[in-house]
Amino acid sequence: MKRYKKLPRTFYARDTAQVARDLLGKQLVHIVDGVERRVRIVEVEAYIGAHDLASHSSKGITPRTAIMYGPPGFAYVYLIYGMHHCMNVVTEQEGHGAAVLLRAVEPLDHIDGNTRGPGLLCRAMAIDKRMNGHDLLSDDLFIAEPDEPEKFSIVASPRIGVAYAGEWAEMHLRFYIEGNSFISRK
DNA sequence: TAAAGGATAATA
DNA sequence: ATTATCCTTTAT
Repeated sequence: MKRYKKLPRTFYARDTAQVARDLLGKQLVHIVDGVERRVRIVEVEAYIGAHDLASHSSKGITPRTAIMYGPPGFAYVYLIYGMHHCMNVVTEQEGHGAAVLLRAVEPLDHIDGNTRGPGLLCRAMAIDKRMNGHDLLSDDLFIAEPDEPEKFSIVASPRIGVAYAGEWAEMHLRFYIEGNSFISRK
């Protein structure tokens, strides 16, 4: 198996928007049955915390959102619209209720199908709600530094699918790699 | 552009 | 127990 430079817990325990930006270009790895699925993160969204109306955590702590209120560096996976999974990464200190949603990735290894969209990337990565609460410092699902540092520009825009969130829908908390052809929308 | 689909959380 | 809602995708 390849040697990875996993991101430390301290990486996630920072300002959510900052973590979101820093996640771009990183590699998400999911190893299942010896198959090493690997992708490059190209598009993310930040969900700042309980005061962010677009975030699930704005409803307070529920059985579902409890993961978001837990310690950073864990996966928050949920089912949306009854048929698709979305994966988030918990950020900030325990109790804050913030996370970064992975919206699109670029296939690197052992990936079939489309990865441009939260539901599609989870399908391609074989991630479902059984991965909810999974530690991203584990050996089968984690995020690592790329082999070589890359240079790219980051674009910020409003988040997708959160029109119900009032003024929070307008905030530029979606980030993606400029010019990358694997982002979910323009 | 609208339907699908299932879990979740609020209401009762 | 019932209902409204949802960080989307796919097919018409």
